[in-house]
Amino acid sequence: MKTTPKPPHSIEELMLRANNMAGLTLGQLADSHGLSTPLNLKRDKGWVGQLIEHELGAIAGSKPQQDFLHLGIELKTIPVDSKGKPMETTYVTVAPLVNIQGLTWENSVVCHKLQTVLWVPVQGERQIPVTDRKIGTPILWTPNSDEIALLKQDWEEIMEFISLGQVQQLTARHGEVLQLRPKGANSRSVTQSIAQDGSTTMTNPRGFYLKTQFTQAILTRFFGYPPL
DNA sequence: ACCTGATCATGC
DNA sequence: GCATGATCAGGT
Repeated sequence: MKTTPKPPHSIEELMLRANNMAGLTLGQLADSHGLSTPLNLKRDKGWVGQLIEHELGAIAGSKPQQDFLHLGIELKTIPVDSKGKPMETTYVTVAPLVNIQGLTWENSVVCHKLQTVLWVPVQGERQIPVTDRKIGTPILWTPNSDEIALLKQDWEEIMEFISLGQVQQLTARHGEVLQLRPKGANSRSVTQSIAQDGSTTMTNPRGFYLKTQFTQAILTRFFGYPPL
């Protein structure tokens, strides 16, 4: 059960590794890597994602690119309940708030990152000890035309608000499948943004997130039933 | 019960 | 601060 955190050379190799860890518990996987499993995720919110990244040999780093750039694939773990329903929204990327003139959906980071996503469902109910939570069957997803249309529409609407200096009026309620929410160390974090008069001002950093209804539809499209 | 805004850890 | 990985938790 030992693993080598080297980047997979092909999609087939990546999927083989992903399928081989399905059914294992987070504790088992952590043990195989000589890592200790936290009692809860309050202070380790990215632990599951990093564990899976390591197992699959994702390229480490904080670059705004796909996890497997050479394969064009982004990795996302997704917490699901006993019914296979996503328990949380899915973070995609930080939102650009300045220097966005000329930016199009096709050239956006959101579009690029969602070209192909390897979804790894993981039990997320807090009543289940982290070490006992099971990893589910992976899904290699590429948005269909309907999904792309929804994403593009939301992205363009959100970006228009931002370009018009209306980012402060945007809330998580905007968007059918893609929403904008705070994404920073805390509410005191600030970054540059466009003001209403076109000048530069400061506001809280924001990120793009996929709503649970959207990701649930993706899981249902592949399984039609719970993935665990 | 669900969702939105807030938050935690880490490496530059 | 920015970008990665996300989940927490109080209010509705």
